[in-house]
Amino acid sequence: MLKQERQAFILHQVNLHNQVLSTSLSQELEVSEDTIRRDLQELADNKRLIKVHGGALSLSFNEPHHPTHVYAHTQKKLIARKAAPLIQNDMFVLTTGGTTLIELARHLPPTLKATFISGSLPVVLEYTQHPLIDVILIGDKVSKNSKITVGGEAISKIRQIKADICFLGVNAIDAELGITDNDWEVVQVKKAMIESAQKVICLTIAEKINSSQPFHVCPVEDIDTLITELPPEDPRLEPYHKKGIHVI
Amino acid sequence: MLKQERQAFILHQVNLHNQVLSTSLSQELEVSEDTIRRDLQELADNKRLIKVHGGALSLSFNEPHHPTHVYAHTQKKLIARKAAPLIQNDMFVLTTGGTTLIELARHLPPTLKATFISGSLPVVLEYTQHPLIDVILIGDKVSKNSKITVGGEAISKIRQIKADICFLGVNAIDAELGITDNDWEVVQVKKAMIESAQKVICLTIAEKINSSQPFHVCPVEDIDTLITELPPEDPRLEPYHKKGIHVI
DNA sequence: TCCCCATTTGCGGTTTTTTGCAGTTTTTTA
DNA sequence: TAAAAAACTGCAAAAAACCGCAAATGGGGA
Repeated sequence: MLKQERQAFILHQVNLHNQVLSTSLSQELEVSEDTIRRDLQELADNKRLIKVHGGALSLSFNEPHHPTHVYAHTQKKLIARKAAPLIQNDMFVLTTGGTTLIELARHLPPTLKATFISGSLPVVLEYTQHPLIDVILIGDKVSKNSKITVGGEAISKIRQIKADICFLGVNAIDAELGITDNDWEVVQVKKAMIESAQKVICLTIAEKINSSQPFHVCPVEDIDTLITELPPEDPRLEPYHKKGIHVI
Repeated sequence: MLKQERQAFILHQVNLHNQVLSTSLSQELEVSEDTIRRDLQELADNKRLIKVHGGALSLSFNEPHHPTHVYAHTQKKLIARKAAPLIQNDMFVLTTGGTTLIELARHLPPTLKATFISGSLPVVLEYTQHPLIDVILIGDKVSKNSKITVGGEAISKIRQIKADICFLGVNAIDAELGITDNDWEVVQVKKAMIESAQKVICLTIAEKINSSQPFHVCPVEDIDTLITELPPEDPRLEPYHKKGIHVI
């Protein structure tokens, strides 16, 4: 791994989380803490971050508006942290759009080498920051509010793919009604993705559990794993355990 | 294997992944690391990539805040203002990537109703802000350097289109050598776009006039209109007038 | 086809950079 | 105030870069 690549990752992390720990960076990047310290020193010399005991802070650390924004996204960060280890080297991964999926892109270890396929512009843009990941963009008409490609072309392209895993960001899930959505065209794309993947991982914040939307995507039995910010033993997740879904 | 071929491959890799390692290039291309180093040195001398210890980085590796960027902005706004009136209602418009094309998206009247087709993520994202414009995204592998889709899939999709007009952002133009570019894959996409459009409009800042890059896109005769920030009577534009190109 | 010559490439030896480790010092925290 | 964690220092091994030179390659021209 190149030194610049490592430092770019550190900078990305510190700008994203407002702070980083030397210890965790050392583990994620698979280098010694000494190397991390030297990187932080160098970045601090170039005024890209502020080095402190135990790690570093972003330059905008003292600005008031950031921390609250970070707090609002902690749920999605938690989900991303749980989801990241499911992806292994050389996998082909399908992903839908949504802020949770963007968060997942940010939480992947920089050493991961895989191919990601998506129709979501913000998600794909995030993956272009990652050094080792190949990105395939599904083309078609762009849905303006979700910034995702939809339509027959997109669906037929997805059908041609045989992916190892599919990460599904959902708007509503209910143990009986299944996964539902409010955009008919997006639903068609999600259906195709589910069929093209060997395993389906569903990502959602707890707020959306036991809610429903007009258009049906799939029954909950079609998903293999459900990831939320809740601990797996939370009573709200009980129905999904019962259905044999792997809840983490 | 020829040196140019090898360097083209290296350039392709660095544009696609934002970085390359000397060791892996040496293995992939089956030449010594010394040869790779010499190639990288040569490419770095020609400002095609940034050479670092252990490999090389793409030019856009750390380019979020560029100093000359602000100045170029006003020129690009001027170009966008000239280009916008060429688009009429219900047209099908092909566009390449680049900051000039993003600027064009921002300068379109909100009452314009048209269909835009592009493989550039930033450009497409900009068009999603527009209320009446339909956007078609060309899918394929994403080049990390330019954030544009490249490859056979993208080209064959473009060939299926018959557009009214094509806006071509160019890196280098010369009255004799024609339009040239530094990314082989991007060149293939641009060629396809030119062939699929009835009219070709070339957008470029004056700085790029009478410069050239290694890969040939098309002769200047293939373009219908040339738009720069200069007044049409500027002497630098004289050769293009002579060739019968509409210069504005 | 063969030969010549400029260019390109690989290799051995040396220098530089990077990185991890051991020992020591400093900072934090309970 | 003492134990623990982190930082600093110097050093040595490994990796990469550099340098010079000889071999190989390849593209005209006879």
